Amino acid sequence: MSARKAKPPVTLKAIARQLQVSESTVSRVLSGNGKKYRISAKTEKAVLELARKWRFVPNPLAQGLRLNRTQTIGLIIPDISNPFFARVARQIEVEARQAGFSIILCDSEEDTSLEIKSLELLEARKVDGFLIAPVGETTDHLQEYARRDWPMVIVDRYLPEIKLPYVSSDNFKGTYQAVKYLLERGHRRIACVQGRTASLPNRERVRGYRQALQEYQVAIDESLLVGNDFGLENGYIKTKLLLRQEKKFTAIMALSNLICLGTIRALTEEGMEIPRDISLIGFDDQVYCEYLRTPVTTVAQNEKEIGSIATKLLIEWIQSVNPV
Amino acid sequence: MSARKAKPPVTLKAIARQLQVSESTVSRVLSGNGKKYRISAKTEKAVLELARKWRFVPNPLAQGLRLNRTQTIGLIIPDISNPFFARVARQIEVEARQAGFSIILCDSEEDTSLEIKSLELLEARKVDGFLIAPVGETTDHLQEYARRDWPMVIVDRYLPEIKLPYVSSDNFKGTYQAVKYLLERGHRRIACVQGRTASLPNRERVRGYRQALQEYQVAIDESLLVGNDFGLENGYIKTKLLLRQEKKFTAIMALSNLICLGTIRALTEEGMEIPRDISLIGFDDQVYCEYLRTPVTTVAQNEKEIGSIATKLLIEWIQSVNPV
DNA sequence: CTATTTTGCACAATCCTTTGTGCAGTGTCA
DNA sequence: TGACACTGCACAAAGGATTGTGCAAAATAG
Repeated sequence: MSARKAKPPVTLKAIARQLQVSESTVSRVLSGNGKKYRISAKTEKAVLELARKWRFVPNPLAQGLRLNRTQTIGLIIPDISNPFFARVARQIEVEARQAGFSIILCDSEEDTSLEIKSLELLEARKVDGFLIAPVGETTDHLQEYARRDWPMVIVDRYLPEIKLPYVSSDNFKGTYQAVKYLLERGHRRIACVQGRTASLPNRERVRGYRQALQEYQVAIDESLLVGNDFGLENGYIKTKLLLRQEKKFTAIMALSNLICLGTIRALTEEGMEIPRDISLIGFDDQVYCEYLRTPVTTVAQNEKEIGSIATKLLIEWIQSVNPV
Repeated sequence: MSARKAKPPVTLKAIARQLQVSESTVSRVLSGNGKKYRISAKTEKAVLELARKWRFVPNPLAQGLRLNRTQTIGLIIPDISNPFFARVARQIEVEARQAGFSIILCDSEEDTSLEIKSLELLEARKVDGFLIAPVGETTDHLQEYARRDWPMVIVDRYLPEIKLPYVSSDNFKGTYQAVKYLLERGHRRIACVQGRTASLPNRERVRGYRQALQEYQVAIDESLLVGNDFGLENGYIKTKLLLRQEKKFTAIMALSNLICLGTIRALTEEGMEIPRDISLIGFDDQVYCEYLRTPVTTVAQNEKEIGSIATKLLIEWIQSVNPV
């Protein structure tokens, strides 16, 4: 069938046989331990040359089996088609590749049970560690892996009860500055549509919102702080409800990119124009913002940096546990 | 260090020892070949129960080594942060997972040399097959893999000289209908900013453009057919140049989502409003379109379907080469 | 010229699973 | 009772790389 079966694979054994030496010798030379094991310069040269000529690449399955290390990272993302996560994922892939690691991608589809299955799958596949942006409904499964000392770094969303390294942008500062910007422009009644209330990023963003208002001596009207999900639906529905209540407001702070889109949709449907009738600030940097009907202001998150830092942290951890 | 090292792993051997049977017996039972090898019901039951109790999961490294099959697919994408590819990738992951395959993700960064490196890396990692959206500059490396009978399915971009299965939306029909739509609304001078001219999707899209114009007896002005890249830059620059030349036009057909964004930027900078001053139709479905300052019409590509079909094709191929 | 050290490498076990072969023990039939 | 079949499983090799140990031969010392 496949031509791959036809010609015998280039293995240590093949090289050893050809050169009339043992596999161990070949292995030691190729892993750079030639001198350490007193392989003669002549043998070393021969091995190196033949390996090059035959384009020898060690079989990672065999290596993994033997070394209990696969140079593989499991990446679990709630939705890779979310531009924010896609950009984070890209940087993770680039960074990991440069360090000699590959990425196995799992999309948890914003579903905790799939997140758990992904963890199990990746564990079974012997990944060296996890990068995960948790769905965030429950955390028992993450705690469990943390307890078992798996190298794992949390990205973006976080739940404070877990003791794991965590990388995201400065959520507090983001909303803090955004709301301050609105206040400076005279807004005093600023609504806020938030994401999953239990998540740390959301909590931090809300904290920034409160802090800014406080500094401007604006009493916080809890009826203007609504929402409980990072999705578009939440932004849409909560904005509709906000508009239907008696309390008035002149600006909206949307705590995610999707919420922001939902809010825009709702405002548009209600015939309100941004920023003529109302001001809107979103969260998460996106290419598209500048092309929006209204140039919506957005709090930038640096996905590249998030991805890069998270990956470096994880790889350092992996390598400290199981040195090369 | 790691707690994982502490407790011994659950292996066939461990189960065999506990039950005082041989590893082969355990293996046969667990792979469902109990009867075939005349394992007694009693033994079978005992094995099954202990495996369940101990949550035995076979080591995929050992399996891969033995079976020469890893249940892994290599996915190579020019830019995972491009929403179109991100959505395709998501569906691929979902579909592959359901068939028991995992995805190793490689981002070629729109760079052919990285694409080649990714192929080599994935081959070394013993993936069972490739899903690739090629950069498309050169194709020798792809030809090479095709020649070696690697299961490989091309997604989105394609170069006709390679004989490989190819999945994308109906590019011809997409622009054909879009341009017809413009013609029906009275446009006669329709510019077109195309993507990489060598790629099949682009050729098909251009063919649709020409066909529609022909059917309306509109002579094709080649100076209105510009561009050579799918990126934003190309859309931006070529639109600027179009606006600076003497030939006038009333509509632009942008042959990718990024080109479309670049075009919008250029038009905006030149103070032109869509659709007051000019009409614009883009390519690729995106959530954001409806939120754009101008509701730009877009030719939809069904990423879910593309991802799904490509994955199914590949897995069928893999399984026909190396049946389970 | 013998005793000791050093050189240069081979052997074999190990990681874990799969699978072809083979061998005791029990049962069947003539 | 002896030939034969069948039952139920064990043994061992294979797949590829790594690594501790050990053993000859060569080099050096005395």
